[in-house]
Amino acid sequence: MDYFSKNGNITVHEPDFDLDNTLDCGQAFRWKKFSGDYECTYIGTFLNDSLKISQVKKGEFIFHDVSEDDFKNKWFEYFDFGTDYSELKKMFSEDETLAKACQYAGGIRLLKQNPWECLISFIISQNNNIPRIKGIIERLCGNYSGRFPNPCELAEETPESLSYLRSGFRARYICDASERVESGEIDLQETAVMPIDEARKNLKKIVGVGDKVAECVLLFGMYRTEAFPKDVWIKRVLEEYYPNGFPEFLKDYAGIAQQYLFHYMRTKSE
DNA sequence: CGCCAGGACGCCC
DNA sequence: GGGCGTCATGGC
Repeated sequence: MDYFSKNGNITVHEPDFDLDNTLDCGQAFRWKKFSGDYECTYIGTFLNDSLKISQVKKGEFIFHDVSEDDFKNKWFEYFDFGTDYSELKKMFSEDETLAKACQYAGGIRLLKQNPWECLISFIISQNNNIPRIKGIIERLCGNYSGRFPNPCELAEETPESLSYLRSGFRARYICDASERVESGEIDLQETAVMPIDEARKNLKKIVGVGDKVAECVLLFGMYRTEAFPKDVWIKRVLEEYYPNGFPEFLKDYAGIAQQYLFHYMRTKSE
């Protein structure tokens, strides 16, 4: 990966990166796609900074109106540019099915997102589809001038006051999570670095957080690459291609491998 | 219209 | 411990 700053923008060259693959593969729900002068452009927000990013062509990107400091201190981490995905994919490709998934969607990167936002987002995700998840989160953030509400703000809400989200039975789960985080009963920063089984147990104290949501929070919000969420798509892959279990040699990065498989299975026939 | 979705929970055995 | 009905909502 290399980059340079010019006219207030950052230009990035990174062959193992694709905006559609990374920003529309079900790990983040607040990136919006625009068409325009480039192959594609996305606008999104991480913490309090919004970003407009364009894919000029395969492997070349423009981070609009971003200083070199902001790029180094923030977006470099967020997009996990410190990790060599060609090495990861080389390892994944020793497995036949994963080799196909990497071939199909080799531009996926695991985003280093915010644990709190991931917790609420993946609570909303349960038994839900991606377009509707995006809609609920958009209505939520729309109620806070476009930013994601913090635990203090959400802890004041009730399932009834959240009815504008139209999140159904998940509203009370959002409230339970908010109360436990706001009260300090669950410290997400501490949870992020716990031994993983302890972290799982801790997250699952929240009503509405089971195995799947806990794994998603660990993987997408805490960069625990060994976490392995099993949704309906992954369960199909496991049944069909891994009847003897998922390869042991991948376990430290099973979550990232899982993301390639998820995107592959979900979109290959479209 | 019916089936499904990045599931969890309560109840049953 | 595993199996099953239920829970809102709306995309397709």
